[in-house]
Amino acid sequence: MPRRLKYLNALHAFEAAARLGTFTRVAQELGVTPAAVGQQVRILEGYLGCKLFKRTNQGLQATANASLALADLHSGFDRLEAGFGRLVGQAGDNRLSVSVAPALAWRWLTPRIQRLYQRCPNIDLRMDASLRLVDVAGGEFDIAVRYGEEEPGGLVSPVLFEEHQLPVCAPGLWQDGGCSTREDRLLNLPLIHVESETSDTSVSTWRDWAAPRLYAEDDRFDRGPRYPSSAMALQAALDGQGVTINGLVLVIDDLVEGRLVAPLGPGSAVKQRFAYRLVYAPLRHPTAIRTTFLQWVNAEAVKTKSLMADFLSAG
Amino acid sequence: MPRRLKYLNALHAFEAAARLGTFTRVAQELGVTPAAVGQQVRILEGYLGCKLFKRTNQGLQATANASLALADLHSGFDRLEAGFGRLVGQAGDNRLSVSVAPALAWRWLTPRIQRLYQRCPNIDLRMDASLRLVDVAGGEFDIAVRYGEEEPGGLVSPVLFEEHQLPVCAPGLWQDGGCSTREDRLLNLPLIHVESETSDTSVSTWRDWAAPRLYAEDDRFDRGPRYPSSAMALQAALDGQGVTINGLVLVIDDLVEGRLVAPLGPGSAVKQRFAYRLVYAPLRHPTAIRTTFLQWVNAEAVKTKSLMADFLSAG
DNA sequence: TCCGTATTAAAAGATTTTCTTTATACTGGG
DNA sequence: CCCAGTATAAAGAAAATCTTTTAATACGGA
Repeated sequence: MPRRLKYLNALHAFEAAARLGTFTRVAQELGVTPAAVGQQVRILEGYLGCKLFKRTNQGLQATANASLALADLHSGFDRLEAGFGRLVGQAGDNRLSVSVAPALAWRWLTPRIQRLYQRCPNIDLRMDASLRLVDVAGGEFDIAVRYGEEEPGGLVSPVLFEEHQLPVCAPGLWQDGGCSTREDRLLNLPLIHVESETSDTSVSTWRDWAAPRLYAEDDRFDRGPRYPSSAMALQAALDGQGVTINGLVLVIDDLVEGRLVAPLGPGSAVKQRFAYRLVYAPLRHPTAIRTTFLQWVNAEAVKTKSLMADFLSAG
Repeated sequence: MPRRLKYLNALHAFEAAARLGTFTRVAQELGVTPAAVGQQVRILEGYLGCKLFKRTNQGLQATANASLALADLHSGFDRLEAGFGRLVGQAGDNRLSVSVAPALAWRWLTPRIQRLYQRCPNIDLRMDASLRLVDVAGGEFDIAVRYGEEEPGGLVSPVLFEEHQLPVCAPGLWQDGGCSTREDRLLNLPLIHVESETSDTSVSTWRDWAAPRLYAEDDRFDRGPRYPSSAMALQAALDGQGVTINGLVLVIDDLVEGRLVAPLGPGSAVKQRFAYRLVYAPLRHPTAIRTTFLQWVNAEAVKTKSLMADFLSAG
């Protein structure tokens, strides 16, 4: 019995639309525009000669006829996904080289990487966490996560996170200081500075942070310990040695879980011109492992962005 | 859990290739060229980074990795086919108008139409079995089955059957006639003639048939009953009234099942310039019911063509 | 009530994918 | 040994798909 299955993509769009309720959500899931989804569904409707959805401006309602087919379609695509996953999971070449800014690797990627291994157990990840600017365009690395501006030269570099810098310290350090202002109390704590040997303009100094503020000229900004990297400064802050200016991405988990506090609140976060970007070459035929990694890292980023947005808006 | 399923068509090609064993057979099933199938599979292999088949020049053997995914893929596509069939089966507008040459409708289509209804129970088939040349291009009918030449004017008209004309009669009429030649015995039987009022050049006369033969001038070719259509002539032959020249398509089932015999054997079949053709407009977006009908009629034709080829080659 | 936001619809054009065409190479069987 | 059947490759052609833009409609809140 020959099988002749046309309109596979239209069928997929239809199935997703029935599941998600609006073309817009389907479009997000499929990574296309809502118009494209609508077209696919309408093609299918034209082929069948009948409507599949009752359209409201609030969403979609599958017609009775359509509903009868949905169970099969749902489970069919589920099976397909399982089979596809199995195929991907046992693929031969699962090597992927990724270069990540050290601080992000340590504070953000490492705590999450386990979920990637769960999702893709046989991934052969070659991670490089150094400041070295690896050559992605030349193929030295498949993917880089860099803190900077848009990448030139045939690479794409979508923003993974916007970054904000703000003062943070261990909760034990920030006791109720009576009637003095919060700014004054801050300046009386040890301020942890980052002084990298290479003049790294992407790291904020205390004075950078204070520049737009009235008390920027206070001498006390120069006091406190020096560390050669923001990662070490952050570790020092976690150990209660003082207050550090650090990236919100790097500290958001600590803030949420109470290992750090932001003495001056969310209002003290200064949005940076630079951002964390994924950098990679746009291939016509990306490999499965690359796609899996990019999807995973984006999915994780969505969660973190949500946490950061909550922090910035509420406190 | 968002589902993101790419390469659906490549996956389908892979599944079919594992099922059928060669790209060539997949290509037949999918209605494309073998090269296209190979490309799809290679795209998938490139994405996964590993081979899916061990290629031999005798066919394909799925690799161990690939085999693990096949069960899910098979059942997944089966489900999809079921769901799709359910969708088609309950589609709203299942009207299809088909115009068929009367003789073919009576002798070939009618005995088979039941299988179409089994396959597509709610088809709303409007069949017209008349000699009238309906207007397919203008949309009066969706599909026509005509005996003739290629259709001009924006329509496609693929050949459904080549046609051969040959003398046939009831088996009881053709007794062993001793030592006289078969041609002589034939001419001593009643010859059934077709004389349509409209001068229909597509119907062979006895003299047309005999033209390339030595005995074409025999006076006995004019003897025998006259009928206004080949369908009636055929009915008369079935009733044992005499020998008729008729189309092989129209009598092949009777020959196979012994209701008719071909006195002069398969060598007496004369290939006709005209052929039975499906005539329809090539639409970008054909409807499900139209596609179903065309697939069904082609599938039935394949069987009949096989019978006719057997008859013509062997006897 | 009116406006802002969410939805679907439709058409045109661009892009990307897919398919065909054509030619080549390999392998087993007659 | 050659033939029939298979896969491969690269190019261009064809077709499907997606985006963009514009419009229309309905809902909820101010």
